[in-house]
Amino acid sequence: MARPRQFDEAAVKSALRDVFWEHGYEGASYANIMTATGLNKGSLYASFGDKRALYQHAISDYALSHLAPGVAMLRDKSLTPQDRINNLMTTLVQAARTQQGRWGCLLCNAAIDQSPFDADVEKSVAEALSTLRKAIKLCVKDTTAEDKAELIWTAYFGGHVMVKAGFSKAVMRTHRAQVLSLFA
Amino acid sequence: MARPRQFDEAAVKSALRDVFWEHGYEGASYANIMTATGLNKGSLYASFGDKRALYQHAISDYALSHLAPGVAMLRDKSLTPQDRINNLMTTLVQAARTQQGRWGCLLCNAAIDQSPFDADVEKSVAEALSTLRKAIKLCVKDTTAEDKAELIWTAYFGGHVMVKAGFSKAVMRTHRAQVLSLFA
DNA sequence: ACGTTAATTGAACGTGTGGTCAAGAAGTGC
DNA sequence: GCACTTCTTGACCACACGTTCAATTAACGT
Repeated sequence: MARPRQFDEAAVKSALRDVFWEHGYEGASYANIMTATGLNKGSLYASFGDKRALYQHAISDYALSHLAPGVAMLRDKSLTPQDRINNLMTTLVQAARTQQGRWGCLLCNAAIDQSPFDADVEKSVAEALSTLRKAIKLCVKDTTAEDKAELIWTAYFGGHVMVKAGFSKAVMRTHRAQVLSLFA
Repeated sequence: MARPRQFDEAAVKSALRDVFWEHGYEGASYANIMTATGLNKGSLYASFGDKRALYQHAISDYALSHLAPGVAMLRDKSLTPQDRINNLMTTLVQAARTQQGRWGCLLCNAAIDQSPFDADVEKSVAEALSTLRKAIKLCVKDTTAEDKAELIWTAYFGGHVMVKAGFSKAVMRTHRAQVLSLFA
């Protein structure tokens, strides 16, 4: 070992995640990426690989930093299933019409602008989406919404589309209420 | 009036719609656009304006060619409300794992990759999405799903996300069944 | 038939893109 | 202190991008 890295790998990865999250794959230029990470191209290539590889890192980081906590919450037995789904849908209400909220969900964004064109992205995204699907399924098990897991699943991501489209918190509140009414 | 246009405007617009639908705004290059329309840059600029204008034309054409028929179907009183929603969700089943199906829904794609960056796109997309929302609302009026219009709305677009992500027809059939179970 | 007017062409432009590389900087181990 | 190894820097590359425009082509009105 000789000269050690001068950057915090975790910090760089989360910066990568944020740039791609905000701008999308094609929308994020190396100018953006360099500013966000504080590294220049050479270091990025040496440490992580090409742009597609950076994007993959962004997706994995998102899975750890944002998806995993959500999944854990959905499995939190100290909350009722209804409360857990309420929490999930509340994130949409909170996201509506806010700056970062309109970044949407990186998985959803990646599914739409890269899944059909990049097999690796397609695989990572499909796995992550499946993880959430299973978590919801487990959450609603033995409730009145037991047979509506996939519906809640798509409603959540459809909600993200609406947030991106710019719909209001009021709309997302209505949406949340309707999802929760499945437990009635 | 002197030399008339040598192309069919409607055909060019639907070609435009298809290119952007398949590749997204940034993913569609002028090379793609020229091949698809059969026109070269000069004519495109003279007839329609810059790339953003082309994209707007694509969105309007989609609204006419794809959204409007869907909305009409949702208002078709010769079908039961349940059958109409069934038709809507069946389009997702049919789209799954097919080439064009994975283009997804242009409105959904536009919402995700352009709405936050282009106010004109944001407006057109939001209007189109609102139109579908209203159509669904009207459709389910006086049924047991009366208070679940927004849920069906987001479930539909969330379904498109899943189709883009590459999920199977079987998954989309399950999803459809769950949506239809709202009428039980 | 001819002049006018508009549509079409394709080459050219500047810019920004993702990607590369040789030189320099900065630690490590002896 | 010195040699070695790794990381970092920033200039550089070829190319593709969206856009423009002068020249050419072709239909219309008279």
